[in-house]
Amino acid sequence: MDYLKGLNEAQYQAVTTLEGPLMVLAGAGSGKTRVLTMRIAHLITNLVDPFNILALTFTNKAAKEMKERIGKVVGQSEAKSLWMGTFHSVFARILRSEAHLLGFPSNFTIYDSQDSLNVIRKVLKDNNIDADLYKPKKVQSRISNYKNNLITVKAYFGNPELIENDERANMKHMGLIYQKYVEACFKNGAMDFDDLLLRTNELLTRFPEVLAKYQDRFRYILVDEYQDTNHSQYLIVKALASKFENICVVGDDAQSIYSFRGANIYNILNFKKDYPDAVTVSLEQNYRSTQNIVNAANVVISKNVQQFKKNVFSENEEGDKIKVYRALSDADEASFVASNIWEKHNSEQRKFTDFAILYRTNSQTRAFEDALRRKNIPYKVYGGLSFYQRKEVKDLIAYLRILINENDNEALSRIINYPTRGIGETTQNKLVVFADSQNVSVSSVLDNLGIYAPQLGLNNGILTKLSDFWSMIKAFQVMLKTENAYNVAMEVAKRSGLIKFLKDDQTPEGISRVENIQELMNSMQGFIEEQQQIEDGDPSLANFLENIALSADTQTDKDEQGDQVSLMTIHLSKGLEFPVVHLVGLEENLFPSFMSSSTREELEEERRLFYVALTRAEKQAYFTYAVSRFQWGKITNAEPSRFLSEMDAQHLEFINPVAETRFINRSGLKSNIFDDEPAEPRSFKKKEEKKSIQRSEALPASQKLKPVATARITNPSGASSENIEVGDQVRHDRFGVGEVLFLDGTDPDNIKAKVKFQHEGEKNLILKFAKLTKI
DNA sequence: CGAATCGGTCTTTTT
DNA sequence: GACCGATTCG
Repeated sequence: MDYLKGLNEAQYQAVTTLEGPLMVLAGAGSGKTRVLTMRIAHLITNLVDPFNILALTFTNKAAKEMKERIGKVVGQSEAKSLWMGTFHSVFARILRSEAHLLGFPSNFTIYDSQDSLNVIRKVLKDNNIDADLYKPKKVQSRISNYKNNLITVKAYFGNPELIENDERANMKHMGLIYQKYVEACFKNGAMDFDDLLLRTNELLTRFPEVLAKYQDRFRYILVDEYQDTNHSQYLIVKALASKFENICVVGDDAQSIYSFRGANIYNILNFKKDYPDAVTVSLEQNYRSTQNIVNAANVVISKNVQQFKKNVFSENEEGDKIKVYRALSDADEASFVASNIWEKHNSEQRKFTDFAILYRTNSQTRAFEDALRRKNIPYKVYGGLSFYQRKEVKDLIAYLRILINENDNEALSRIINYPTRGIGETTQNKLVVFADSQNVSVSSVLDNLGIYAPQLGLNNGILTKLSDFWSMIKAFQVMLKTENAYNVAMEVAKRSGLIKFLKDDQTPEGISRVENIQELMNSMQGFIEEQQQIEDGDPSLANFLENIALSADTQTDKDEQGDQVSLMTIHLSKGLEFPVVHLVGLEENLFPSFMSSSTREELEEERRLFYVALTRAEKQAYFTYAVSRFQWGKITNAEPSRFLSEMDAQHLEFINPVAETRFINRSGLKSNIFDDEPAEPRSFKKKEEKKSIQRSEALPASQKLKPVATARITNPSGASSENIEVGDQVRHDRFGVGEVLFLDGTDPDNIKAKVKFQHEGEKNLILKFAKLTKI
């Protein structure tokens, strides 16, 4: 049992406590992955059949890596029958084999957020609901909220409180939209991301024999990143583990950063309540970072109210101070970072892979790409608009999806007239309306075009076009029976006219679109080869589609061999480590995000995000911020992030002196930034509220308490802040002088002002961005 | 029916 | 500045 050597006491306990509920609180850099892999290896060495182990991870990549490491200890063949993956991919697999019970086809399509957004838009249109009042994105997030809290359509209509709540939010049609959306997905034979969890819950609740089957199968359950599980995931784990209670959860409440998609930090905070006999192990020694980095991070995270007491410490060298650079603009910031990397690459012989640039939003990438390219520094951008979400790629995929699931109307409407083949909107509408009136699917109308033709009211020319199109699809389907996925996709790309259509466009964008199609073909080829190499591999088209739907990171591990600087959002960086980290864009309204500064909860999450970012660094960390930034097509001023002023000066070193004066001024000025909030008494109440809510019902976004704000604005120049009131004379950069007619809204980030300008007439402005000056 | 153009809106993070 | 939708013209 060599693998047990070199574990510290806490790690040893976590690895060897095999039976019963166990919670491992793993501070940043405390060897969490090592503990998880060794624990699983230890289970197998102790003769637990790998077949009986279920390990749920946060990304598919993490699962893959861990599986490999376990294989090295217990042998690859043993590791193979382990079930390891994300909640979504593991339960998608289970749902496929049990789909018939729920009335779904086993080849159901998985909708990504773009697909589901399209379905929502269609629902709004079909029901004549104004998309301006019901922003599709907002509708989507509300529906997601329902689903993650197990509020089905039926449950929704049975709960007056929810209905009332939506009415208060001026969204009284939410129930109808929700219902229609669910119906549409069902008709299309499709599940969205949330469905994968919701339907699993449905499966386990409605069919006790199914639950029993999987309870017996998964005798040992491990959940990584437990702090980021949502209510739906929580219930699945609870149900599966309830028979044997061999449940081990690993996580760090200080690193919970996914509440925007329903993650409920109380899952981990209340673990002891769910399992009173649970053993708790705390891993507190950080092996990753220098003392200076660990201590600096501790100072910031200690500002959060909600957390377990922990004492994360490092016995590594003390290390350098964190260097702070104040840039004049986003371009200046990027060029500083690029120069710094270049210099360290030369003077300290560091590889480019040693460096990471971490940012809050994807839109910040561009400036860094430019700067790095100018210096010929190789880099790789992770995440962002995933490759598979590009339009041309999605179009080809839509063709492939239709081959697997003909009822996928979302895919059908994407390609029925793309490339254009004379089947316009009018025709498509007639098809859909007719299919609905006959209570059959669009695909079956197309299947029986001959029979339905007289009733469709379409002329012969159109009918021929339709039947040509559909026989092409049918031919692809036939081909799929004998040929492999790659050959079929190639044929689809050619015969559909897609390639030719794209090749006609010789602009740089057009050429890159063709390249993207080629890249998709390559990745498909790679996938098939990979699947053929592993035993029980599944190189089918259906499996390929499932894989790309559930793993945004498929292309990330591809060219990992290269020596490249890594660029990614902080969210994506969780679980990774780099010798040198540049944390950039440390500005108010960017980080913390302007979307997340209105409640204490939101701010605490941003602070955890900051904590995650800093603790990625092993040796050195750089903070940068810019005083002005090109954003939304214009230049905006910015002030340093409050997180900078929350740090302890002893951990910092200011590179350019101006930064120091600015910083000190500001921290003196703004140390009371929290005192502005109508703070603490309410936080206590809130905690109580949340506890009682989480077990039973949802916490729809609108129900969150908003601070009772006065119409206070912060002038982005940082010079002054002032109150603007109705009746004030104000000046606007572009519109000139005007009078404030009225103010609307309580959320300080979202106060709208109606202003009557002398020359430009009445305008509705968001106070925060309008930069009005009182005169 | 389809291409082109204009205008308005929105941009936090992701399985 | 990117993307969607509506509108207009051929």
